[in-house]
Amino acid sequence: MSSEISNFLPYLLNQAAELVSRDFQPHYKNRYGMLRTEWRVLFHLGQHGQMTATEICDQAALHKTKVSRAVTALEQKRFLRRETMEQDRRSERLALTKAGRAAFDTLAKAASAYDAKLETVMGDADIARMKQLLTSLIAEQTKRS
Amino acid sequence: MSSEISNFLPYLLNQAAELVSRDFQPHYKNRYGMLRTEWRVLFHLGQHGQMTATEICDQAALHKTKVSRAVTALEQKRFLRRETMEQDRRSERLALTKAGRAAFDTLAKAASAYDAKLETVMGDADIARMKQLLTSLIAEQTKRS
DNA sequence: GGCAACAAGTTGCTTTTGTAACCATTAATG
DNA sequence: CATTAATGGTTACAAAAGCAACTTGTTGCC
Repeated sequence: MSSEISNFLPYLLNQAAELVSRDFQPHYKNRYGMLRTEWRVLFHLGQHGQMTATEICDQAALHKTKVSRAVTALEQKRFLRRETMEQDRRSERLALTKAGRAAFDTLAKAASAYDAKLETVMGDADIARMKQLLTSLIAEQTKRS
Repeated sequence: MSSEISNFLPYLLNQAAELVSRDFQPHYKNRYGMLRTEWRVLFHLGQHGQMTATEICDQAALHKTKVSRAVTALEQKRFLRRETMEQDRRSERLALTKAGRAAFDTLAKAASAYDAKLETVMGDADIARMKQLLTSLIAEQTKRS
């Protein structure tokens, strides 16, 4: 079994990511009408406070256009506000509105609950370990791109 | 050390999957002109031998239409052959052609090499552990969908 | 100052995916 | 058995993603 190529890491990661994301999706989709990328952007803003689109691109490993469109959508939903920066008028500082922060809080709570549910199913030590491993893999990959 | 970036598992999985897949992509894309889903389907056929589209859907957690289109594409590239089953003429048995198998072999080798590279970067114990954790997460999620 | 390179974001066009309705065939039920 | 339900797979149409060209603003360099 372990010699099989179904042990191939990109494959496993994709499948796990897909299953788990599909599972969480209803939270941002049904309640807030958000797309996956929008949720990701909201999420980053919620965690880091104000940031610029390029910073989100880099940190989240998302493409410019994806972020651009997500920002537009979130702005239309009144979840964020943007403001051209004076020092460099090409870029804009993005910040959550009150509604945006409320959505983030709710979703962050749902996210923790989701993780907690996984912990009861898989064991919290295992989940903790997996997060740790994933984090270092991401750091590694990000470094070399 | 680890960031204030999320501890949220679906998020970490998505990001890791995206980074790693993007990294491996050239292998099937440049050389064989395959899409991600096509490579996944080829992959499953390579491992399990003949199977039906529905079986692939279930095992790979891919949607019907994705598989259907991938199968059409792989057939046009002469990587697989399909044959209506006599017992039940709705379904068809899919099998790799010689060219398909050759592509699979090459890609499987590239996949192992890729994993090996990750092992030297991250440590093979960690990679092994991650695979194990992902596998059981997938099993768990699959069970409950 | 003037001009080429560059960076932040956006937009237009093409490819890919998602959703739902749809054939065709087989199973189930009255 | 005749109709209805269910299943394997495809297709049409709409939504989303990717790519490249573009706009606007900044930097570097002579």
